[in-house]
Amino acid sequence: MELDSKYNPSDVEAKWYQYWLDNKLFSSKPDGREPYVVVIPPPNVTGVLHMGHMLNNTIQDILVRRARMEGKNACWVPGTDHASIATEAKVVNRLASQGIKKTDLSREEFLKHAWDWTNEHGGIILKQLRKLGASCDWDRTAFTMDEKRSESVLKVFVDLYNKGLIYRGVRMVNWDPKALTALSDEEVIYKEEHSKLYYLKYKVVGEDTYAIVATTRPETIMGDTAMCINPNDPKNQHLKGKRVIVPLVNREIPVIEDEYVDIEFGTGCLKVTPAHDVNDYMLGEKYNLPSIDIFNDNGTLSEAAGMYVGMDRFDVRKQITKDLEAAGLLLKAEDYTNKVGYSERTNVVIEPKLSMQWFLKMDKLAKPALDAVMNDDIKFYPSKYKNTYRHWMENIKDWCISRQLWWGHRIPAYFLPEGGYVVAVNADEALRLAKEKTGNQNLTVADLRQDEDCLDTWFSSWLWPISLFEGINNPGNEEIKYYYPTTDLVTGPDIIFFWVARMIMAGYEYTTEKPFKNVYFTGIVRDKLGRKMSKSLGNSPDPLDLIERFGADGVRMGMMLSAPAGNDILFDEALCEQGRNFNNKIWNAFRLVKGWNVDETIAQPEYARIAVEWFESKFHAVSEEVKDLFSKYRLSEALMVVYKLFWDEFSSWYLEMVKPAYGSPIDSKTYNATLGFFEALLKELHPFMPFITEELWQHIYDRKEGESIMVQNISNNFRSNEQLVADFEAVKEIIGGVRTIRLQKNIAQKEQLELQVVGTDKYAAYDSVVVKMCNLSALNVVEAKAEGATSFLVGTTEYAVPLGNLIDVEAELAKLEADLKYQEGFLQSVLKKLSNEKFVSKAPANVIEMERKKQADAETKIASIKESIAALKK
RNA sequence: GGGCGUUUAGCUCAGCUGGUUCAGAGCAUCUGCCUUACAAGCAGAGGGUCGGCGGUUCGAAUCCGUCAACGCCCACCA
Repeated sequence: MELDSKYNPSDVEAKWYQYWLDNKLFSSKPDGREPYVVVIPPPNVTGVLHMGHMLNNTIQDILVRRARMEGKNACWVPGTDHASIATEAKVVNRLASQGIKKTDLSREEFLKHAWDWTNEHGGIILKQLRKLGASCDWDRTAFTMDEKRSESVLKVFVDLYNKGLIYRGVRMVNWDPKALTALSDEEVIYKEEHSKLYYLKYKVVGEDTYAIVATTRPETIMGDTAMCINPNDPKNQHLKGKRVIVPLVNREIPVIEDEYVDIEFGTGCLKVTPAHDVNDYMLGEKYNLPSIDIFNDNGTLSEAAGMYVGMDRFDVRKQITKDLEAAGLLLKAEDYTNKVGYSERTNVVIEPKLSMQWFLKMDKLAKPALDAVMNDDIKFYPSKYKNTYRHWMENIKDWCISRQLWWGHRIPAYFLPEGGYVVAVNADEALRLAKEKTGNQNLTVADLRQDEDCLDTWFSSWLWPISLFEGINNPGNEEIKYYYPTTDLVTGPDIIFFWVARMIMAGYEYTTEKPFKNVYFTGIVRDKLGRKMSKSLGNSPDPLDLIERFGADGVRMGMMLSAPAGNDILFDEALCEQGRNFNNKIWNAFRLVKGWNVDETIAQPEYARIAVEWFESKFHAVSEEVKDLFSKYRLSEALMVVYKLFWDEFSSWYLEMVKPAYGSPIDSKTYNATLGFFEALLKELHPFMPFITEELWQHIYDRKEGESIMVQNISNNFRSNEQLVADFEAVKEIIGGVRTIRLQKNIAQKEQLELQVVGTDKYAAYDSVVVKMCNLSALNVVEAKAEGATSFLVGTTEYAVPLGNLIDVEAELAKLEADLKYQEGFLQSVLKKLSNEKFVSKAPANVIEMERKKQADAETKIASIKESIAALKK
């Protein structure tokens, strides 16, 4: 087989992915093995792959592939989310571009468009995941709005309603004036904003004075129904019991008193607008104030405002400021910084609005979910997110689950002609309940009117780990029993409340068990300057383009090189380059090994025997380390450890040691051992770099059709010789010492050298390796090194290379003097410690022992250096 | 305003219960090399008062206090 000197991923990747699919290697069915289960955080059905997905799914694939190779029954379930509000917004936009308004369509017509859009764009992202190498069990692909998942959602809604946990009521909610729907608290993002604080003059009735109110929202004065002061505020005592006139509006409102008002803020006078502010709403409730809703749903002023009707709220702010000023009712406007809530989806300013919505009571659901995380029954990686989680769970508020949208699960509540409603999974059941409730046996389905609203997207995704295995539709079925609880969840900390916390709650409520054992929180992918990736900055690379340029393995590795759990990753294409280079390194190592001619008749040289035994031990140690790192989810470290094992230990040391001279054959024992190592290395690498490892694994030996590295067991039975591994570090130092001399003296590798060991050759057992690696003519143990030799120390042993007249006495002396100075300084510091009575009396024996050894070593070295100096000076 | 976290080499980060795995890794840099696997490479080298200050200790990157900078989460001050 002729192999190019550069690895070309595109030739390889598509081929093996198809091979894995053809051989059903991703598929999982319950069996006797230990299950390992990951459910994908379902991306938006019409979304496209971005760097965040790339990172998240690379991590999942690494975990899944590793588990599979550890002999577990690995099952990674893919799917997509209907993303109610996001998708509906996209459909609305698309219709708008065709000149169609949503309001012109019936619900059914709109949903048809939405489904068309979904079918057209849906699942593109899952196709893209295949390019990454994701080993999902595609036969299990689910959708939050498919039949089974929908059925689960409705059942759960009905159940929670029957348990009294779901209620309907008028509350102050976060209203999105663009999407025209209520949102949950979590969907509101508060951003700091530079705005103005306006000081408005409210005339006191019957007096010629004004009360001054400071507000950021002058456009809401039409909704004012009171002014509030703090009863303990000395400067506003004169306002008690008075009435004031709302500027421009000329409506009288009472002055009320409540300690809620901050005396220090502004003038201590607060305007109360119960319909448009959460706090004002509470005051309104408390003091029975009327509530005037001055806004339409889209954020324009309503008839109730009486002024500026039909104008947008922000235009009104500008206009009313001018009008107030013109009327002399605006005292001043100060610069002011405050936090303003924005819709997570549409990025418009949220309007607090009173409206009829459905809510889920959370406090009871939260209890077991909180405990599970706090006592590590569910583990968070990194654990710092436990704090965040606890804080939220302890202060949890009821969840507003209804949305004034069409794309989603329609709320299964049916209103009765004579008022009231029933909640049921379907219309027939609703009718039965309705008859029961009203006693009216003449009712028909047509008499029932289903609630127009649909459910928050997260009301389906919070069931995901259960509903994927039909644990709600068909509790106790074989799959849910086998696969649940799932093992690892990999997601971003930004959806810890939206999703993670709620899944845990649903888990305990619907299976009495946790939904997963471990949660791995990824960081945010940023650019190398630390900025968030965004379309407007243009700093977000297209993952598929990266894959094209560096190969999927290269990009996966690039992502993982700097992605410790929970830390943001600063993505730099240079990392992908490093990944690609590593692919090439593996590729070329393979070319070398496969290019060797094997001669069965020759014996294994001593150096090769040592090299094989050493690498076996080294591999053993590293594979243990990798196992440990995986158990701690320290994946980037695990990758780095394997990377170094391959590049430094295997390629730079092992292969160089066993490599036969050019044109010479290799003995079969070494050759076979090398192939074995190669295979073992590929297995360690496979979870990180699935494609190249499959390609090479297939070529190491002749494989049968259907075989794959994917399903090999990663464990090895390499023996470990720890002494050998330790000794070898010294051997490397000796070799390094000789290399340095060659470099400094400009001696070519071809030119043979003599190496002298002064005194005893502690590492005599490895002489054959040193001779081969250093291209020595001889390795002699001597009493004193030759004249004209340059030397170096490994431990306390001196190694010398005779150089004859090549030696530069001056330079050699300078080097030795510097060494001497360093060693003497070091000795001083050790002696100082040892002469410190407190140290000797208080430090543990082993520490003192170590210091004494340091002292002895330093003294030996100093003596040896002094000898060399004396010899040189002669 | 409350809470959490970070600060170690030019960059990205390891450093668990204080002491030879204590000052580390990868990348980048510099110096030699087109040495018959790989220049997407090989061999070598340099580089840090471990954010500042104070404390505990025989001994501190590591523990405590404090200050500073940055980041994230939560919160109804209009």
